Amino acid sequence: MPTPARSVAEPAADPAAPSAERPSKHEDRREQLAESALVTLGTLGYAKTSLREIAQRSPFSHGVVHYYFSSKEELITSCVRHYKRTCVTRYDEIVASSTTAAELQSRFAEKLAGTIREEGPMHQLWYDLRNQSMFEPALREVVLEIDGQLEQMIWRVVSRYAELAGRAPSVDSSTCYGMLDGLFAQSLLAWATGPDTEREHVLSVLTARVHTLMPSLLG
Amino acid sequence: MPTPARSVAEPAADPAAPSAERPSKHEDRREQLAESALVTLGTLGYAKTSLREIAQRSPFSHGVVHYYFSSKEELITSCVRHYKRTCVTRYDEIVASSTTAAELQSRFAEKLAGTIREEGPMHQLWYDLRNQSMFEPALREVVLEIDGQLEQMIWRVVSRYAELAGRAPSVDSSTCYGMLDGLFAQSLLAWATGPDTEREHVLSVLTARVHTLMPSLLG
DNA sequence: AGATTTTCTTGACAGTCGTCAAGACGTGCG
DNA sequence: CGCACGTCTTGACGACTGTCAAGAAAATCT
Repeated sequence: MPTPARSVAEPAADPAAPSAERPSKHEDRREQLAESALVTLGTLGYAKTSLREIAQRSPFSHGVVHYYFSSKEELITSCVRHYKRTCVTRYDEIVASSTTAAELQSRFAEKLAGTIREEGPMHQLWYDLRNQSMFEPALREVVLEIDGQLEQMIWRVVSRYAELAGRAPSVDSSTCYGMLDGLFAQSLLAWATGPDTEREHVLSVLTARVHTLMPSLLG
Repeated sequence: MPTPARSVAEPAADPAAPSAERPSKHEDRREQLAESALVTLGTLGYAKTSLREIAQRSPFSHGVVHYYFSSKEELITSCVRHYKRTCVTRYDEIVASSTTAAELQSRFAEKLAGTIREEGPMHQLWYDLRNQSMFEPALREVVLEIDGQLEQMIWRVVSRYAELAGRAPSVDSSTCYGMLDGLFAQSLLAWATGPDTEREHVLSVLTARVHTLMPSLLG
């Protein structure tokens, strides 16, 4: 019998590598397809992304998707987890190596803007999926999980910022995340829908706003 | 010749009412369909809403849509403008009739939560469409227009709030909107995806957060 | 009343979607 | 080599989409 798509994603019994050699071919291909899917989703949006489009932007044909994934739903959630792995620690290096509150604030604000510049479509996808989860229960679990991790990521920044400033945060983790995320999403929208000539300006405005907001997060 | 769908929406030359009688039948039906479309869109989301679904939740059959609207795109943008008309002045009565800063703050925070409770799906739709505008240029114009009006609506609240407090706002209009919108969207997400038993709690948390945020908007 | 126009339904079209089955290609084992 | 297995392509299916045309039904006018 052939080896149909696997359900979850653990390196357990892999049909291609009985000797547990390396990142088994299977897992490799899965990630390759997930990568291709991420790019397509980020460009076209969740609503207009078909499996054929995803495959067309990969070295494979449309049928192969169902060889590695049991359904579109599994591919999408696999993608999102793949994306998560690379993104929820984005500011940890800054948190770890900054030595003053001012430095942390500066580098954080700068990186926040930079991540829009360099990974805009990926963030568009994230907000798209987060919204879709309000209509599609299948997405809720993975979305809420990542949302929680993003909140923790922001909280690591803010609490370290407070520590370096010798003060205590004046608002809780969730509120911090809500406000910063609001400003971020607002800038992303302007960045994505505005003219190219305005893009850098939008980012510098975001940086400035983060600079004015952060001090007010301390008690 | 039959009278095919009209393009924009002005009470100009209406084929059904040559004598300019009342909200011409044409306009009535258009609004009726727009209303049905809004409900469907709010329930199913933009991605999964078809013209047949919209018609099925109205007293008409699917073919009638193209009699009143030239395309799906025109129906959608018509809907959104219809929605806008009823929503961008939502807090104006509170702004006009509150006599102290504390009263304005309380009533605003309460209404903010109440509008999720009473029109949750409609807000879900708004965030959905706003996100789609990042992928679909056809939505950008109407989305940016409404977004600007929402910002102004919030600014009317905040600047009146400052005035009543005898102080000046410490942040600009756009930043206010970004932060409050972030908190609002966060609560909406929790409200929409969480269990029914948590809904009221989510709303009271939002109210509390608005109460802590607003004073910090004053200089 | 009949004639005419407006309104609405029905059914079809070309296209796309997720899914799956049948088989071709390639590689490594016995 | 031949055979078996993992991999991938091709082509098809039923369902669904936006769009439109033809005509039935209803309203209006003369």
